[in-house]
Amino acid sequence: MGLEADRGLLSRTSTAERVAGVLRTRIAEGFFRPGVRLSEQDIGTALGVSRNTLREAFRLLTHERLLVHELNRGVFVRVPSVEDVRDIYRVRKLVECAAVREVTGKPAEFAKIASTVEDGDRAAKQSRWQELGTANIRFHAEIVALTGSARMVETMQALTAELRLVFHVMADPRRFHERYLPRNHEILDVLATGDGIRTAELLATYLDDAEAQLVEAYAERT
Amino acid sequence: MGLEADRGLLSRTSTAERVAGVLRTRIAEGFFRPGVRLSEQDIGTALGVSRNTLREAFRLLTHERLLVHELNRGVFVRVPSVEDVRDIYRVRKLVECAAVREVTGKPAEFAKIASTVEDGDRAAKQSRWQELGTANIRFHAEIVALTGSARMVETMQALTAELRLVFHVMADPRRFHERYLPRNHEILDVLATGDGIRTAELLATYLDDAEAQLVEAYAERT
DNA sequence: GCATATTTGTCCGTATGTATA
DNA sequence: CTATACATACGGACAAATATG
Repeated sequence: MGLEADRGLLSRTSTAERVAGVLRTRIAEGFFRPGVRLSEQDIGTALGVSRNTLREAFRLLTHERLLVHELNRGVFVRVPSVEDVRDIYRVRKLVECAAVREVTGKPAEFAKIASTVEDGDRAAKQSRWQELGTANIRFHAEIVALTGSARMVETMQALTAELRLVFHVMADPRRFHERYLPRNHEILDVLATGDGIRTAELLATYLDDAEAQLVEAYAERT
Repeated sequence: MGLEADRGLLSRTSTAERVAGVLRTRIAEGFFRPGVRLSEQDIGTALGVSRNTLREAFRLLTHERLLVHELNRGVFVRVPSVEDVRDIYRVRKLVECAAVREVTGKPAEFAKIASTVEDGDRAAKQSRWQELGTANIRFHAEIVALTGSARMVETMQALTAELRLVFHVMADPRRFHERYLPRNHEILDVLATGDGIRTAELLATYLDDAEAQLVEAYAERT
């Protein structure tokens, strides 16, 4: 449902890819929560696609680590483990810190990041916590974009989608995102001075703190 | 062909995954060269699997960038562009340099890397250039493993598979790999002293040189 | 432990759309 | 422009595995 609209002749993507897109957003926004099974039958009829097509979509999302495929049991929305959280932050720290360390002063890029930080401010002021979360995520995505590598950006996008699963396991976006707002400002300021080394240090402790907070919250939950 | 053997009841992976594995190695070893089209019909009958299953395998490999999927035209073995080569090396430089920079002295890891370098020496002495190439690739994989991140290792593995496509576009493994042997030794030596910064610098110029050589060879070929 | 119902895994036939000779 | 070949997508079928009572 909501697929037929895109069904026009101008659609250049395959149905499987479109189905994957729908499921991806459903998962990202927490409609399909971590751990639930995605029935081929149910979703197939709900979206009006055949089982074969749906399975192709499942494969795509499985490869993105959003679903897990248990043989002869079906696909489930992934439930990231604590070790997954640690691994995700290991990657983030390595990539994001390296990205800012060798930064070459590109004013246009900085302006874009600055506006993202401001978006976060505005969202926080209006108590729109969901929005604050996405602004925060975009902040980090733009840091990755400083590398100038399309592959790096894509890889980290997938990692972020995974991270969203972690957030959904424990919810409460305010508690998690609000405290990082002032630090976003600080990092951006130092970055703008061109001191990559110092920025990298700030980012490292930032990410260490975030990881510790998530790991702790995770331990409580289970 | 070669699939029936694994067809037993004890196989815990799906057929699609096994098919993907077969195709992956076929592509890696250059049996399917960059640019050729992979017919659903032909390969399906050759491997004795249905088109549905084969399409699932294609999706997997497309997501790994080994195949490109042109809508209603079929799948082709990817032909990486020069820009792809640049992007691949941007990622390698960022990740590998970061990996060695913060290295904590783990003797066991160093020993493993050392033996890989020696494997390369031996292969070169015996003029086994293909082997030299894989030893070289493993050398870098082990550097990435120093990060301790499963995701990072997996991501870089996929990147290496892509890089193999680049090699197949222009072949001649000797010319490309031989010259880096002494530098592998040098890097390993400095790494063992614990000087991560200096190792990172060496690796950076190493990778810059390799990239330049590939880009140049690419320009000639087309 | 067993029998049954459900769901997945795999394959096939076919209608439609798209690209190309 | 027509014809051919092929990919796309659907629906149905059956075996195999799993879950449920």
